Amino acid sequence: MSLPISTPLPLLSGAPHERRDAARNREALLAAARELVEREGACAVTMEAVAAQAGVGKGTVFRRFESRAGLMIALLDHSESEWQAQVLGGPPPLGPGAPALDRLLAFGRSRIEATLGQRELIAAAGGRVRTSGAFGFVLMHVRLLLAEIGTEGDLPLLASSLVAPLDVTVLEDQVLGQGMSVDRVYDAWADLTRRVVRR
Amino acid sequence: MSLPISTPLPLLSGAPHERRDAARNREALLAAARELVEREGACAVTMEAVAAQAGVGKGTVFRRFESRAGLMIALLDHSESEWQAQVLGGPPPLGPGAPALDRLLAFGRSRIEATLGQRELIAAAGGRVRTSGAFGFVLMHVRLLLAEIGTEGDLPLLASSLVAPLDVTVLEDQVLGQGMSVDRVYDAWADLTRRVVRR
DNA sequence: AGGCTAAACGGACCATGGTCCGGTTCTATT
DNA sequence: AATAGAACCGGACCATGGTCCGTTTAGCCT
Repeated sequence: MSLPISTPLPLLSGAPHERRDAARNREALLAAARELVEREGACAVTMEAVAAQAGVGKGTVFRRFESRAGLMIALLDHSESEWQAQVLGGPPPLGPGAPALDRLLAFGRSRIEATLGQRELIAAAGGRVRTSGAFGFVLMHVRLLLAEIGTEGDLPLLASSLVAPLDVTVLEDQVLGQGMSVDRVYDAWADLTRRVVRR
Repeated sequence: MSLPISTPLPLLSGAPHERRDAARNREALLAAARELVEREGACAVTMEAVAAQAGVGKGTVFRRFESRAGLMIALLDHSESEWQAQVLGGPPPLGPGAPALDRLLAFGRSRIEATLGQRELIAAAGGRVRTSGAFGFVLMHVRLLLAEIGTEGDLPLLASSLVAPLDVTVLEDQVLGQGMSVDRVYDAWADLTRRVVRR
């Protein structure tokens, strides 16, 4: 029952010990998927195609990413991290340093654009986005900004209500389906937000 | 170029001439699906199972309902119509006769409950609900109420923003996932709504 | 009634997400 | 270096949504 002192603590490393070949395959698969997505669009990203392109078996894809939705989320991870970095440490008004309301409005604009920009992947990820860390971050961010503004009420749910209209399905319907302009959608969201935070 | 005077106008009959066997099969399929859904839950409603239960070929199910989502929407049609009737002609405050704000709040409560009550079917219908007539009705109703209240702004989008947080995926996550009570979710929505309409 | 045509039918067939398990390979331990 | 066993791999296999097309049938017209 002795603790081997040489074992490095997991610290914050995401994967709690992934074998080297496994890690290599993960990278190969991500690269393959990225290539497929840019060459033929997200809907061409079939699990078998990714496996073939990466030169591994289909089972491996599933072991690494659990499901198609999981793979999509992994693909989104990069851009999502970048976006989070902008929010957390980028220039105002999206990043810190601006008044909270300005940050909130900038957040909305940025989210609309980011979501529409990646709509294929996000849609392909389906409902699973909700359980992804990225989504939690968004919710938390809005909630904190609302608190900073001094908004009263059930902040978690209020935040959720502000985020809900930014869902891919909603935006796709409005912009692609109904032909509304992004500006108009954003203006309406900003209006909504101002009404919500107005004291 | 003579108009045959004996041809009855289509009037408002939904199906523009469905053959009798086709109509019979549609009913049989709906009945089969309903039985399956109540006996084993919505996820047991597989297209082949429905076909078998109704005693027809699989192709028929697809010809009648286009897709699994279409079948689900057809299954929802009944309860949806009933709900619309309540809104259009039922007792206040959900139905006409109450102040518009009261009607709006009653709408929210009712929608939350209806949605959660049918969550399995709605979820199984997927994004297709958005294009169903029922969804359009909801949007229109909220929009009209907002107008009646005298709310200013981009009413179509404001309505959409109020409806978005009532989406199945959102409600499921909050109530089932996070364990929030329906009352709490409703209170937050009512709060949101009051802020939006507040002049 | 008989015949003609558009519509409906059925079920084989395909594509794809997801599961499983026997065999292989990495890595820690001695 | 040898060893043990956990982790990983591949690809056959399954389930199910969706398509297709040769065959059947309802409904109309003469």
